[in-house]
Amino acid sequence: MSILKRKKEEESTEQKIITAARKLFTQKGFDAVKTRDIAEEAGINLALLNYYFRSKEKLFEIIMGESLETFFLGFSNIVNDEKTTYTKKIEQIVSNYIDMLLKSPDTPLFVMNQVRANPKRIEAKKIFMNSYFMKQLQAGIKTGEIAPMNVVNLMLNIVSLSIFPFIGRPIFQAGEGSITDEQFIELMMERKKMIPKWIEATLKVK
Amino acid sequence: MSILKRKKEEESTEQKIITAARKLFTQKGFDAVKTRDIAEEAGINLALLNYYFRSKEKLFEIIMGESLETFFLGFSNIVNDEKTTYTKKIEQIVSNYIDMLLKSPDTPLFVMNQVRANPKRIEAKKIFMNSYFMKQLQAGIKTGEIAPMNVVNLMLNIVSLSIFPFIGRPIFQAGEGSITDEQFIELMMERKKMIPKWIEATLKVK
DNA sequence: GTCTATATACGGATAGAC
DNA sequence: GTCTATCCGTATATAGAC
Repeated sequence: MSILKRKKEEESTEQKIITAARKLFTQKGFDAVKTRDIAEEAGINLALLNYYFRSKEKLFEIIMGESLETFFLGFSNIVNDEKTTYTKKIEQIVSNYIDMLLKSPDTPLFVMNQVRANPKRIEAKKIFMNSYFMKQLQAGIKTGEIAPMNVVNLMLNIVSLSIFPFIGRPIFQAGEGSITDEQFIELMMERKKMIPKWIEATLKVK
Repeated sequence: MSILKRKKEEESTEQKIITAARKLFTQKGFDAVKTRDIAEEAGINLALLNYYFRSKEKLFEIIMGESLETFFLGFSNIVNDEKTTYTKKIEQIVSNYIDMLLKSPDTPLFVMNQVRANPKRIEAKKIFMNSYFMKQLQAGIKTGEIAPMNVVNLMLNIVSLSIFPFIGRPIFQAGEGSITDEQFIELMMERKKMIPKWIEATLKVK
């Protein structure tokens, strides 16, 4: 049996624990998850969890770090690219978030909860306010191409339209006669196309 | 001393516990809150909590019920009023949510977490799909006054723009050079005026 | 109704055999 | 590296005095 084959079939114990922890922590948050649950989900023994990662907290920090990265890294790269127009950047931000969230739908609620519980240095606003994107928008307002508006509100609009549906998803999908997972994905694909157009329209509103 | 005066000065013990529980549960969620914290916050003894509300869970259910009501009740009333135009309804939904959230900013995150952890019969989608508002929108699409679009996406846009800023607030306000509470409120007041206009603009997008 | 003291269970972490 | 058994602090809940 080749080494590659083994790697695919037999995830390392360490990796199995990480995978289980990611699933449970992002779904339920730190306090609601028991280390015993993680061990069971990973198919290993509780003692092994402490053998690999000294404590529940250490393990949590690893998962949190991953999530913050997925949540902010792509954004930061897009928004500082000096070669793209602001219109293109809007498309990229929306597309980036929707693609990411279709893969990791629990990330935003997880991150929001954690940031509120433990307000660390996130500096999302700083990243945005100092970005090249920001300069392009202000230039657009100066030339009159964009109606005068608070750029923070513009940014809020872009992320709200992209992210909120994933946060509210449990509500739309609760109860009978709700949309299926396939319908939800379809809806999000339509949003990926439409949000940039909707945002464009708001740029003309006085 | 009049009865009214007494009521104002001396909140009943039961009420003190509810108030403390509301504050802590909405801020941190069920698992992160200890009954001892609630007792301390309420300025009473731990045993009293169990004397009035048999258990932590019973107490939580009361708070959760309150929150669900504030979150959905106003919405349901607005959306089924047969005397207002759809334009007016959009204004009212936005205004209603922003006013409510300025008073209870922790509600959405609390409700979203809870619904995901324990998907009960919320039927938000049903309320919307069967509403008079819905009929008005479809009529508008038929006459061409509104560009053809998925009405679920329209609804998502209205609530996303109104609610998300409150969910993401910890992120914008984390770190240095962030906006103050006053600036945040000002921003939301501007959104209250502008969101209906922005939504109007999206209704013309093909 | 309100308190102090306590029963009981649970969850995180470790000891020690294999 | 992986397991079983167990320790120990903490959290919910109750008993019983006042």
